[in-house]
Amino acid sequence: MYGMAMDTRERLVESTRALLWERGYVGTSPAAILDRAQVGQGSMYHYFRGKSDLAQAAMERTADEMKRQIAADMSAPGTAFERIRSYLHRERDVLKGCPIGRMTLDPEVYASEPACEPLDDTFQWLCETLRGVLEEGKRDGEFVSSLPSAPVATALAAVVQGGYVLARAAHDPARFDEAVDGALELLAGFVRRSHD
Amino acid sequence: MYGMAMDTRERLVESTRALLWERGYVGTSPAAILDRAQVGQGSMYHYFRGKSDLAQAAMERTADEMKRQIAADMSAPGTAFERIRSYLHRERDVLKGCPIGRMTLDPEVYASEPACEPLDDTFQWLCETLRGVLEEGKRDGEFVSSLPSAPVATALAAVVQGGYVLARAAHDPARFDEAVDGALELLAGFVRRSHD
DNA sequence: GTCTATATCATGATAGAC
DNA sequence: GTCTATCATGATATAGAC
Repeated sequence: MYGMAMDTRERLVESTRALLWERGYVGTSPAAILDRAQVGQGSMYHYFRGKSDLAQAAMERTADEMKRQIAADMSAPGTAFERIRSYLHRERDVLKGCPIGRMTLDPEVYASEPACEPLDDTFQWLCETLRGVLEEGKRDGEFVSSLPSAPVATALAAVVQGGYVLARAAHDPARFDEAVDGALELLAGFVRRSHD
Repeated sequence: MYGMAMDTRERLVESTRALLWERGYVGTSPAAILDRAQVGQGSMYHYFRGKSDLAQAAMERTADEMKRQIAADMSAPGTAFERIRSYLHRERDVLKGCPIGRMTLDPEVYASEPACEPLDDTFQWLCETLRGVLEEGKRDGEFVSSLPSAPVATALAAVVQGGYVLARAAHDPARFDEAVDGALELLAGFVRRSHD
């Protein structure tokens, strides 16, 4: 499989993923997709019903890939706190923003039930995963038992999404890191002084 | 002034503000602006040089209004923690998202130096304001002195922006409230047990 | 399967009448 | 100042050749 040249359909999906990330749905034209994929117009309408159908396939793949990435970050060895830090501080192309999060702001995506499904699913899954790690930490005596894992998990997911926004406003990835550091400092307040 | 009918220029700016909020810059056409403002095409090009010039005026006004709103939230009576909660839990049209934050994701806005200026300015100002309130709380003995106010201020600003994203993904404003509650619970860990 | 017309409509801006 | 043509361009989809 590896090293195999991408076939036409594949190039269309990858081209669309890149453009949706950069420009969103309303900002991406079929012509730009075809140009980037080096594919003629006919091919797109052969494999897909149109722009929205192609975008759906692209978003579903992006959602799947993001879940894989998060799972990898969070299943690294180490304490619960370290695993969460590992996710929050993973190397990112911060100024490009989140390929999933940015789609939620697109008016046409927001209005489409099937288009929102992978986005909602990804964030539900992320929050649930973070909550699981926090719960593990509580069970292992790493975090104090009063840590409210569900809202804190949601807050952590929000800090990542909001960190992208602050960084883009300033054209400075350091704003993302600062937000994440602030969240980790707050979370560190719930780490037990001494494990038994 | 009050009760005065909006003049043409004013209607154009307000119409643009509403549409930028709903659809972003690339998703908003001059025709839609004119239609909503009930204004003819000629008027727009009389008062403004074009779409981008009008959008600039609209974003600057939105930024100004947001800063006024935040200042009002955060200068309410009460402890530092209460003032921060008052900002975070202010009544919002959560599913519409943040009119400033959403613009940062727009590719054309992001690429334009003057367009980004009011966005960057607003978030800088917000983080600085939050940091000031946290510092006050430390000075008054409300927060423990180890609270790192700058990164925590950035994290709080990020939670708000990210809360909008999570809420829109789920079409459920409760996700915003959950994120904000998580952040407040974390912050509460830094409130001194007993003030002197 | 992939390509090149082609059709239709929207976009963003201009010109010129009133 | 405001309006209604008008224009060049691009967006989205279809048709039909190869």
